Amino acid sequence: MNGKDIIRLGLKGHLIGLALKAADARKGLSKRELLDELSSVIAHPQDYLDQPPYRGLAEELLKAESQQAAAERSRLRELPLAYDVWGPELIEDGARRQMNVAMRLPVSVAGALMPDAHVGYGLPIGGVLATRSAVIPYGVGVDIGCSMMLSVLPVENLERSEMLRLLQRHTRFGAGVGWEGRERPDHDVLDDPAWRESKLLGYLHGKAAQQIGTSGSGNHFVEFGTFRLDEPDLGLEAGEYVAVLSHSGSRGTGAQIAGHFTRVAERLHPHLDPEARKLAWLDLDSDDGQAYWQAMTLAGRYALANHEIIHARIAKALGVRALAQVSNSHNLAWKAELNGEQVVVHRKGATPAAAGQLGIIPGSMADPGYVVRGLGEPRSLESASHGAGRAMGRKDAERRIPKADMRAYLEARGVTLIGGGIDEAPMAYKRIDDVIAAQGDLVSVVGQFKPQVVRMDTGSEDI
DNA sequence: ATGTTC
Repeated sequence: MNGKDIIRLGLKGHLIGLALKAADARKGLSKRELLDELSSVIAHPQDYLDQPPYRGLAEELLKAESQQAAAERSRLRELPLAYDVWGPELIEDGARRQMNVAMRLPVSVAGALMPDAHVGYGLPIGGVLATRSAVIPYGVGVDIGCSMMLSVLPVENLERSEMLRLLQRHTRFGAGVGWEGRERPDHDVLDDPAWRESKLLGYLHGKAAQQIGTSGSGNHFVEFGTFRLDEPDLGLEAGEYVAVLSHSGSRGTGAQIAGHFTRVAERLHPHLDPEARKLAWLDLDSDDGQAYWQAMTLAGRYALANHEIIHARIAKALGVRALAQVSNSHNLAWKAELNGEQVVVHRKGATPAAAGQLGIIPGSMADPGYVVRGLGEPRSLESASHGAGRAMGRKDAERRIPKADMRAYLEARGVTLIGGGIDEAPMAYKRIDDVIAAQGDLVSVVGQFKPQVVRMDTGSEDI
């Protein structure tokens, strides 16, 4: 009995040494008997776990088997599943490549790419992905529940200086920022029992309470502008109205949930192709999958509560109630039925657009945004773009866009800006009208919002 | 998008 005999049995690596050691302990047997016994151990290792000479080998064989099975479950398809792309001429190759990787995941069943698509972590921004009994934390993104809200207000001739004052007084921007002391608002979402149902959420409740009603940073904004309805809709007559539009998310709370569960998912898929590492998923039926789903849906409600507080503060300061309100989440996963099967639809920077469903697609700080109604297109998994989409990265924008050009762009459109930075310059975004035109089969336009006074976080480069 | 990681 030697190493070659063992290798002929199909064993590799450290298993060879373990088999030789076991064979040594059974040296009373003939070579034939020994080979038969080893073959039996290899075929049925679970039967040898309590037989001392073979125990170590049997354990290692079982471990190798389960690792191989795990690798098999993580193996990417050779080719991506087919998916539709809206406005392909508007989409950079990197976003296509990311979507192709997503469509090779063994859990993927369908997908689509929206015309505002650009590169993100894991799934591209503007990516829609349906999976079977799995949820991908980075298929939702860092800012879980990131969303839009529009309030149409019964006010006329609101002075620009008053808009400016209201935004200064009733919104808060910046990383880590919260309302202080007696200014801190309250909201039912903070009493949601889900906060007590996991250690992570219990820990995050304090941060959520501290930051509620704030706007954060990046592309988030609160703005006053005019909302134009060409036809009666939303319970309103056709006409031009004063409106408030906000883009906000789940702040630090959602970011920490996303970070935590992405790490859990990555640990659970050590064999996943490095290309798809950021697309690691959680089985929906597992404890981790259930915990993520619960935390994600809570973060979604929390994000909408942030908008509600922002809009309520402004309406209260004006002494009015909104005439109409529209809102939608564009970073979230939903359970849905696809071809008679239960699936999870991830929208990472995509507006839900079921037939008749209202949504908001903003342009940029100085370009119009649109209230839209979904057309229920199945090929887009009932989705549309979530905005114009970035045409250049933040660093690129800082290098390439002269401040004077941005100031001129704002001035030409009559937009007053509080905060903001070159990285959020309108020229760093795709043309919203091209993006809207590219999805005429996904949504119909209900009304147009034109920004007048915009507040954002201070960018890395002041303008 | 968040803010130095329960």
